[in-house]
Amino acid sequence: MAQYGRIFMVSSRSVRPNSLVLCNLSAGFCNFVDSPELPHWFKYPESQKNYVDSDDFVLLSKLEFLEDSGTSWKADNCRLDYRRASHDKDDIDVDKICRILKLNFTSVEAVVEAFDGCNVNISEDLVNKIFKRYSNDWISAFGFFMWATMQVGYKHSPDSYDMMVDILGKSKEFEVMWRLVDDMVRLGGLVSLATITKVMRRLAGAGRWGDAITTFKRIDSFGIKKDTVAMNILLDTLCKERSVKHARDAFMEVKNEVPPNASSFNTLIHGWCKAQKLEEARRTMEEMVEFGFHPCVVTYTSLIEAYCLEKNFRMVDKILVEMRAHGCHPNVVTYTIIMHSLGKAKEIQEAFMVYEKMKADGCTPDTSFYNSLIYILCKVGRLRDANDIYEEMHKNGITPDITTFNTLISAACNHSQVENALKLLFSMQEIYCKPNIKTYSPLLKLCCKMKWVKILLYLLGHMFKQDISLDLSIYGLLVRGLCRNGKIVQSCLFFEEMVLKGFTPQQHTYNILIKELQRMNMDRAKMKIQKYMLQAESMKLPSFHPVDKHCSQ
DNA sequence: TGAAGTTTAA
Repeated sequence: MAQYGRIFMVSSRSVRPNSLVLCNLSAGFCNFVDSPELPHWFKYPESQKNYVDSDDFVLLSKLEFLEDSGTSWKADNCRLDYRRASHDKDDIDVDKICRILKLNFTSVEAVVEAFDGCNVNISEDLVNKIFKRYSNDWISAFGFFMWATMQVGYKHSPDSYDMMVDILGKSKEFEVMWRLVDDMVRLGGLVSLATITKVMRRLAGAGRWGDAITTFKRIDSFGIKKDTVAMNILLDTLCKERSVKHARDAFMEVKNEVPPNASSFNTLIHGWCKAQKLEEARRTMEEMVEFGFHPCVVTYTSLIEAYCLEKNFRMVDKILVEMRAHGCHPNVVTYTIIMHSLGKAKEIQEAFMVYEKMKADGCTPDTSFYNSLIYILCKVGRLRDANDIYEEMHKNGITPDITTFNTLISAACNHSQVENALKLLFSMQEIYCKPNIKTYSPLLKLCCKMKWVKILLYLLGHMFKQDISLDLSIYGLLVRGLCRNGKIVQSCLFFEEMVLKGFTPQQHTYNILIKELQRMNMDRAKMKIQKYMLQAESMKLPSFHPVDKHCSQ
């Protein structure tokens, strides 16, 4: 069973001590209320009633944050226990490694040293798990990588190498990244187009478009062929990383050496369309024709998207006519774009007409189309209709995906329909659809609003088990929410954790916490929080990049 | 993510 398959245990199963159980909501288990903090449908199993009024499952018993406890406040023995260690055999080594890495090393060498004599069974799976968990912490990831490299009998797989390259690129540690790539070249057989793709993507993502282009130009030196596929990746990367102009320049420079194909042009046209430069898009289309390629659905759909962005639906219709004249038919992607932007422009009736027209055209909706439809219905408050569409998907054999669930869960939470939201979370589990941070964040928000602290911490525990890390806004929400709900200690602990993770708490969040600590006369705790805030602000120096746009899950 | 579409706030 997948790891997240254990998230919610139903009451018929055996339950570990301290586990909460979310009941089968529709089955009417709602006959007792455990605590005023809990909604009526959320209950503990009979066998767990002892735990009902204790917060043991929330925090370790020693709460050293409390005033006058006389002990030092060490992160390690006063941590949030929602991240209870896993009991799976497979995860024991992961836990062991994480325990070492928790010490927040400041150099790669220190990490390598800390692992000296560490007895774990290294496997590719283990390495990749650690990389996933530490993808925002290059020192930990690279230190562990180096240590594993030195272990006799173990060799990293090409995939692990690529992941490491990507982590270094994401952290903008380009010198270290290049040294690793050079090693890979020297060792032989490790650099692939996938490696170079990651390198170019991370360079372009950091605004080093020229370096990305140079990498492509000397791609032979890595043992990779300089062909159309590689060129298209470069063009796409430059366009997606906000520089269609660099993409055009690079194209001009290499098009005589590397023969372009229709995709090369479509990539550039899409780049211009996203940048709202329609004249340039048209010009590229002409060039495409000169090269002997016909514009296709992809080409026209890009144009349509650009006009949709301008809400110029008359031009959208004109393009539809134009494309049909060229024997080119709109497909589900084209219809999704049109319907979605009509919906966003609050033209719901028109949006529905697109749906009808699409069906009349014999074009079948897919998951993304349904997701879009569900989204625009939720946006105007038509949750019932959205749910009907969800049912329709099932009937038509179209499987919902994470976006479907996230959209519906978020809408349910916005309308305080928590039961529905949690039912959807159960359904995800049933079809092995792994939730992400966006799945949980509306639920966490609602828990804060409704003062359901226990469910809140329970959900956090499950997020942690699935390696879903919290972001700045969730940390802020938790610090404020727990503070307002009388859980000042937990609030402080989350504040500490967010600073240690490299986030700078919002001033607003900080003020709320300090005010509450003052009100409670918790002077020592207040001083600690002030110290953490200073630490966070001092880390905001230019060279420090806690999280960039690629860091989200 | 990777030639086009879907989640994102008061």
